[in-house]
Amino acid sequence: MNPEKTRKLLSAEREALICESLTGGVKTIAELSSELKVSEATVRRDLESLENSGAIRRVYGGAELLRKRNSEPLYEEKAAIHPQEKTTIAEKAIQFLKEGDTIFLDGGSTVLEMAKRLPAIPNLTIVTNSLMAAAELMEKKHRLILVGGEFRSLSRTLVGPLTAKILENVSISKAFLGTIGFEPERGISTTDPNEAFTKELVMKRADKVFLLADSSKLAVSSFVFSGNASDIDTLITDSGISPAAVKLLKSQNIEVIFS
Amino acid sequence: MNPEKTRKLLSAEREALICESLTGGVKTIAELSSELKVSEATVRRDLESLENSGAIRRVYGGAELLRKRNSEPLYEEKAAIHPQEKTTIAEKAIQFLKEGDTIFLDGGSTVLEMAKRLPAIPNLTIVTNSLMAAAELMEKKHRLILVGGEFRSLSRTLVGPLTAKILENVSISKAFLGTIGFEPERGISTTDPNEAFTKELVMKRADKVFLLADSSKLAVSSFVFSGNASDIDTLITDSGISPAAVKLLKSQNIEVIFS
DNA sequence: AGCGATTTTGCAAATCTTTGAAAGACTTTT
DNA sequence: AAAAGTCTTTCAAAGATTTGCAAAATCGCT
Repeated sequence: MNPEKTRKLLSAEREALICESLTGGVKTIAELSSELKVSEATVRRDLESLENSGAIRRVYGGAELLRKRNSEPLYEEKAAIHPQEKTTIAEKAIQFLKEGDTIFLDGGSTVLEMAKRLPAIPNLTIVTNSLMAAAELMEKKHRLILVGGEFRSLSRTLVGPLTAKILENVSISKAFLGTIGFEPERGISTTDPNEAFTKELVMKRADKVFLLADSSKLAVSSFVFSGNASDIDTLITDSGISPAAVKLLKSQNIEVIFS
Repeated sequence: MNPEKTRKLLSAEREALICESLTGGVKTIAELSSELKVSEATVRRDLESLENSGAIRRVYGGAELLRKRNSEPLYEEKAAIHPQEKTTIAEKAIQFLKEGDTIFLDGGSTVLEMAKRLPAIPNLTIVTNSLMAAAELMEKKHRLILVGGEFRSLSRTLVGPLTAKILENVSISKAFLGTIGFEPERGISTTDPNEAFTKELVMKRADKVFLLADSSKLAVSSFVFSGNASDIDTLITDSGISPAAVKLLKSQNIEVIFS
């Protein structure tokens, strides 16, 4: 895997190699010990350290990588996935904005495209939990409110129960949400429970909920669901969505708009 | 890697070379020592200096690069006015941090320096209203909570009554505040009433309040005052402050620490 | 330039960490 | 319930770090 024959490895290096080696699945202590050419005692100590830094989980006889279930790509990678669809969806969504609206902008790269293109609509108040969107909007002259909360680095959003403290005190006319997965039957789903909590709260508080999701998100589902499909008023998507799905959505009173 | 055969390197040059050399991953002290042709003791001292300027992390036996110079910064930084004083004040302030603390970081360039240098103290929770600080801390692995509220673009902080919603729900052991002006008689003052509101609230909620202010801030006063001087427990400043001011502060039970 | 003061550097002794091995406690399997 | 394997604890040795000190380099001042 990695020669590094020359010198002894530092514990930091060993830990990195262990994580790398664990991507192939579970490994026993004996396997790791012979891969790294250190004693089993040392492997155990490394695993203990990795475990309480949250990277892995120890199982009897070995260890497994933790953050692997339905793993969410890193922030930079995500933006690159369907850039064309994301842009056209964002442009379509902007057409729904009206003077005097108080809108909520969620995290995710599709909604971020929206923030980047936000035109100079008079008297617009923007509420967001996305630090990326906030960075885009900073220089513009709209009124900008961030909901507080716990920072989640993977999505660069503020999530969790603390977000309720502010969301409960503002009134939102239109919310624009992104998602990891969306099933017409069960609604939107995410990897993180705190993120799901905040999305659900926003859906409850907003007069009108727009979901921005390119067709690759359809029929994908992740770990935690937020509310259910009927909490969404309008889905803005691209033409890759199946006619059957459209029919199912319309039967639930969800408007489908194509970019 | 780099010849530079002619003369001895200055420590600043060595430190730059160390960082460059570390981009390839972890390095041992012995490797760095032979690369730079200096003794291991010197390498250790350089690493110590680099570590508490926040650039690298020392691991037993060597060091690794901490913040890989990744994508362009989320927020552009304004040039600081007294960078040297601010840095040393920030470094002094960091020494007050303990394992398990929940700290508040205010806006302003001095406190921002603190955020940049924040070491890997276990179990540290950071609450902040500064988007600049949040951007710095994003990549690190501390628990990070943003108070929500209205965004004030001049200071890039979240301010106003909405900040109370979250501040009232967290308990802060140590708060580190910046300010525009500070008078020993009347306390800290700012240009914006919303900003003043938030500072005042933080001072009420924190167990211990540290004010980080270089001596140019002393005896300057701005528009709105937050609380009064006695709300501050400790002032961290530079040696430019007058002995009379120190005496006045001590008479109000405010500890004065020099960077 | 010259001289003293300050800082930086390298070395070595003392201290602290990490490592591997072995004994005993605990889990899983038969 | 016994056997086999795995985990935790303990200890000594090897290696790394810190600290104190003296030599060298640098700086500041006349």
